[in-house]
Amino acid sequence: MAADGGEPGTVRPGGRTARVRAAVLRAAEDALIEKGFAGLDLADVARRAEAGKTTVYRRWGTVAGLVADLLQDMAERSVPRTETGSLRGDLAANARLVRETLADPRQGALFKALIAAAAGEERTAAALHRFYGTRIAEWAPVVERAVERGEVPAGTDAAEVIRAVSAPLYYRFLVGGGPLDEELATRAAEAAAVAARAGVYAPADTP
Amino acid sequence: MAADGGEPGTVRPGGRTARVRAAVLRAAEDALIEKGFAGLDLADVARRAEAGKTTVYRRWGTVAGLVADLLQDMAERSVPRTETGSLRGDLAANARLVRETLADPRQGALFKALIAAAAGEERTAAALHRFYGTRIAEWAPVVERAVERGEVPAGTDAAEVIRAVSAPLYYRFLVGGGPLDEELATRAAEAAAVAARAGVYAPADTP
DNA sequence: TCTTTAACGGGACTGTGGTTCCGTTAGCTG
DNA sequence: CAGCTAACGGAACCACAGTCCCGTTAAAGA
Repeated sequence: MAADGGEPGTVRPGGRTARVRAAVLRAAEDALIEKGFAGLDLADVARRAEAGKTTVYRRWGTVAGLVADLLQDMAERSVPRTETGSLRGDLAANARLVRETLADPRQGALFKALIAAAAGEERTAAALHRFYGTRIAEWAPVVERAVERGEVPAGTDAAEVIRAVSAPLYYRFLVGGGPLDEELATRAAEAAAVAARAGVYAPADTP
Repeated sequence: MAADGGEPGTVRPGGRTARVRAAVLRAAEDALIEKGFAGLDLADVARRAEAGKTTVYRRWGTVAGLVADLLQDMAERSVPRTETGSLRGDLAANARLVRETLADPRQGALFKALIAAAAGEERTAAALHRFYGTRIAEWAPVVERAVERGEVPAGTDAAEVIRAVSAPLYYRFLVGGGPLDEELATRAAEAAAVAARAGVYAPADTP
């Protein structure tokens, strides 16, 4: 009788509940990849996950809720980061990683669907921002190292430099169109490195 | 009996047909702004446009088709471009324009919806790419002038420089989250200018 | 101005995504 | 390991987006 406080799945999160959650998130991923965000219906997700339609609606309610949960799950899976000796090399490695992710048919389709979902729902957008926050934070240290080495000015906004590498790739991916080729990736890394060295991402730029 | 070849609206495009098209596109814009791409239904658009539901379904068929038509219509409305004396100034002006567009509640919501729509439909994506192709082409001359003035190396990819200005703004708008403030805009313009001057957007970079 | 027929639009119809009801299964606690 | 009940899941139900039918309106061309 004590108020359990909230959502289903919070009181008995183990065993079956966890299994169903994993199956549904996996199914949602597949469905998003195949049909895209617009073509997603929760009944189809339930079928793929071999779960009851009711269960999916009760636990996640809407497509937005399901996608938000999927994003949180994805954020927890960390991707290893390489480290070369120079800022340029590190940024190039990051650009290559991002390019490969977006160019991959499955991953690319998934990210497109996730971003489309976030464009329409504030809650999903927040989850997406958190996801990218963690991803960016994982790479920020390469810029901080560069600051320590004296390659770029002190006070440089590390996260912003990493974002500057991704930006042209996402721009072409979502907005401009055209192939996500390696040239674009190396160019993005170089542009970010050059700008960072010039102090564009440091606060007081005036000499 | 002669085969008219195609879509409704092509044989008698004047008068009523044109009026209905304009009203429907306007209504679609409003609906996209208010409800977003996911929440769009053609019956609602028809109601807003005071047109028959049948008409909308017959002429545009799907949400994707309607959005594609809207994008073509938008591409035809040209936006004036200012011109300062320096590349940095011109890019800053462009960045300011893009920032204001995306930060504006109505325009921003519209673009978000359009991009979300394009993420899920190849045909809509093609229309979106055409739209941005014209927008970018309108600004490319400022880079070409800079080449003539010797500010940036010959062979610099003008369109790519313009895209480099927009990229960080769109990245934050769609992916990363956070305020679309003026600092971001000026930073984007400066980074692009610095990189362009360094020859990042010119083919053979080796000295 | 008159004729032809393209295009519009009201209203009935249908398929399916989403909701509700209620019986069944299996986590958690003692 | 037994009882309590959270959480699952099948099936009937419902609302509404999208389709179809057919009469009405008004472009285009003579």
